[in-house]
This record gives sequence, C-alpha cells and structure tokens, in this order.
Amino acid sequence: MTMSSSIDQRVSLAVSTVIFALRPHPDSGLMTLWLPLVRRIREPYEGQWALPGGPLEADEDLAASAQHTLERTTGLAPHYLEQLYAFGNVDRSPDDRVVSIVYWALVRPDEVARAVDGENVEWFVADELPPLAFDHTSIVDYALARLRAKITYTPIAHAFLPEEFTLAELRAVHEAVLRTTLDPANFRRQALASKTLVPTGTCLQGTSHRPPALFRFEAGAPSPAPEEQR
Amino acid sequence: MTMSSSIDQRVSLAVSTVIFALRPHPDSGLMTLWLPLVRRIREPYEGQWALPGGPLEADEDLAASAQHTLERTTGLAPHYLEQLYAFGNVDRSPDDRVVSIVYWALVRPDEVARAVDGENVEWFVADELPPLAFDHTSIVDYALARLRAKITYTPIAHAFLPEEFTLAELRAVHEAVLRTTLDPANFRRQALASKTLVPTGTCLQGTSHRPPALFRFEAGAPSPAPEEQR
DNA sequence: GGGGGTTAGTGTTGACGTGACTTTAAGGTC
DNA sequence: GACCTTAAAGTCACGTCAACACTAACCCCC
Repeated sequence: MTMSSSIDQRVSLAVSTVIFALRPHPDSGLMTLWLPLVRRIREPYEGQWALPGGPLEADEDLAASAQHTLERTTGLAPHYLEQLYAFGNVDRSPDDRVVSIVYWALVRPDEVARAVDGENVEWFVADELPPLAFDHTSIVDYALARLRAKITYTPIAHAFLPEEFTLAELRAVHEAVLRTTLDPANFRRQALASKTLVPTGTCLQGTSHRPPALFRFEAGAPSPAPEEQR
Repeated sequence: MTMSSSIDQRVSLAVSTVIFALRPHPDSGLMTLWLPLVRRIREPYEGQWALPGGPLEADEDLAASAQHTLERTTGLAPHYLEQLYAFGNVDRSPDDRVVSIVYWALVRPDEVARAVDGENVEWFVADELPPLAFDHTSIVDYALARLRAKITYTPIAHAFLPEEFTLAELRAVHEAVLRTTLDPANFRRQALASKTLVPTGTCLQGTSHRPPALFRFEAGAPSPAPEEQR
C-alpha cells in the first residue's frame, strides 16, 4: 500500500460510461436503444468513436467521477448509474496501460433533448454501432447484455420515462430494450405484482380511446451497497 | 488518455480477493464458510486483519494479478475466480487514494490444506469476522451476498469439491453456503435438470448404507466475456 | 441369514406463476 | 348510435417447484 503501483508502472486509471436512451429508429420508427459516443481527437484511434470517459478525478468517488465526466463531455445527467465492470487487460490499449472502470447509465428523453449534439458527440443505434476504439465494442456488448438481463428482474425501466407514465409506455420500454412484443395483459399483471408502481389516481387525457391510468415509481427497500447484482 | 491520472493525483491501484472455502465450524461441527485474512504489518490499520491483495502488476491482467497476489500471500490457487467490484471511494483509505479492484474466489478443501497458515495469515468463519481494516468488512459482506445469490442460479458449488462428488456432498455445499436445509429429493431433481452434472458410472463405496452415485461437473456453453452476471 | 437402521433414489400431489386468450370498460370519431 | 381503439379484468391450460410418501440398496447386529 505504500508503494504506489501507478507511479512505478504507469498504469493510468480511467472512468467511462455506457449511456442508454430510447428514441425512434430512423428507418422503422420503432422505439430503439441509442447511445452517445465521442470522437477521439488524439492517438491512438484518432477519429474513431469511443465511450465518453476520462481520468479519475482525485477528489471524487468513482460514480461521481463517471457522472461528472459524462456531464462535461456529453451534457447528460443520468437517472440511473451503476458500475458495470473494471476492464484492465494489458493489451487493451496499444501504448499505455489503462484500467477503465466502466459504468452504465440510463437517461430520460428530456435529458436527451438537452444534450450537446456537437461535432464530436453523436448518437448511435446500440445494435448498429460502427467499429469503436480500444475494446469498447465488447464493453458495449456487455453493457447491453447486463441491461437486458436486469430489466427483466428489476424495475429500472422507469429510468427511461418521465416521473409519471402509463403501463403501455412502460411496456414499450421493455419491448424496445428486449426487442420483442409483450402481452399487454400479462405485462400488467407482472408489473403491478412487483409493488413498485404507485397509481397517481389520475388518468392520461386526450387520447382517442379509453384513458389509461398514470403511475409513479416508488422505490421499495433501499438497495444494499454497492448493488444487488442478483 | 494522455494525462495519467495516477501520476498527477497519486491514485494507487490495488487488487484484492475475497477467498471462500468450506470446513467444519469449531463449535457446531457443521460445514461453514471460511475465508483467509492477512494481518497488516504497516500503517494504516497496522496489526488489523485485511483481505489479501497488493498493487496491480504492470505486466498482468487484472484476474492474473489477483491470482498471483493470492498465491504469494496465502499460497492458495482458486478453482473459481470472478471480479466482484471496484471500490474507490475517496475516504476508504485514511492516507492515500486507493482504488481496489476486488475479486472473489472459491478454493477446494485440498487447497486449504496446502495453504500457508503462518503468523500473518489466518482463517476465519465468514459470518463471525473481527473488525477489518479499511472498508473490507463491507466488501466481504458484498462478496457473501454475491456468492449466496450466484450459487442459487449457477453451478459453482462444485468449485468447493473435488473432481468427483456425490449429490449429498453437493447439497451439503449449498446448505453450508446458504445456511439452510434443503430437501434431498428436490435438490436432486433440480441439480440433474441443469445438465451440468455427468454421472461417472461409479459409486462411492465403503458407506454404511446404499452407495451414492458419483458425479463430475461438465461445463456447458463457455460463459461470454467477462461474465454472465444475470 | 433375516430384521432394523440409514441413506439413495423415485413418485405423487397441490400451490403458484406464467403464457395465451377472451371478455368487458371507457373513451373518441364519424 | 354504430364503430374503432386501447385499457383493464378474467379464464384456462401448462410447467415449475415445495412438500411429502414410498421403494431400493447397502451395512450392522444378533
């Protein structure tokens, strides 16, 4: 603990984030998973797309560093943030040794609108990515797998939605993430059985059909540190 | 990526491991989870017990570094090793900033016998630990939760056993880890349904009752990188 | 060598969750 | 008011699993 491994061995520590959001697919119009990428402006992999990230800030916890780097590079403030994995293989960067502690995050549609969409930040369909820098392609694949697994047994879908939402909207999130269709009746049963949805008492008005009830997400027992993981 | 965060900000990177093994409890005689701890010989927390670990080796991947540090400090070679979490809160070490990438491991009983049990390495019952250095108590708690969760939906229990084992032995592992009793008939059905157990054809002889069949663990599809996580 | 003890292994039953599907309710539109 | 559309509730069959009963195969002991 006294010898700093980083000084002697020049291991640099980065924090990156895989950010997911939902918006319609340009071709089909279906709700689809998107994620923002940043164009690299230095070697190695100059000009290629990569995950937003940066060096760990000395005075910040890991999650806070991920969040701030995210804010700085993309302007996004996620509504869900969880550590994904620490990637540190020797050969994952051609020059230096870089250990990346990667987080994954979910953002709401209103955030997406606020995000900077400048020259070096662009949104891509999660399942149709260009070749990425470093090992970021496999990192995104892993994050995708984790998201799809976790949404099936944990109520995180609401992180893609505004405060109040209908069951149809919640189901649309699941369908978009999992790329399937779900039976509305069965989805309703299962969603209400989880006890994490609280009806607001109001209904969404202005539809050309029966008005659906609005719900709000209510956290159950606070999750133990650091996460539950199942 | 060009600025090394570690040099400027003196963040050191450590790799530690929570190692689990099974042996009888000294009081009850029941099979119980144990883990080896290392006594710290330097400040901070000098004299206190801590997880085995050390600085990340420059020429090793993360998992390899965990394995080698383990070998060096405790003499143990695990049969299962998985990344647990990266702990990096600013205040987790009183002096320097230390980010620990923590792994968890399972070892077989024959390994436990081979392990060094010197002055500064000692085995403890996992649920009856003394106060540990740094945030290692909460790390162990998290590893315990992960082990108990993962053993229920993944065939890792065999990593506590020799190559060939009976279903009763496998069930005893589950019971020891989860601290419950399990129905032998239902456990058998569920274990055989997973298709990961291959009968060797032979039976364990020398028992004072009906001889049980011996099984061997056969890996199914190789797990995707980095892990499956569910 | 037969009865009893012990564990291995098989079978049966009922409760529960879930997928597929039907039915009723509540709006708007024409 | 007929009709369309989606919300919401209800029905049914099937598979899973916990609980429990039952048979099988050894050893021990008298």
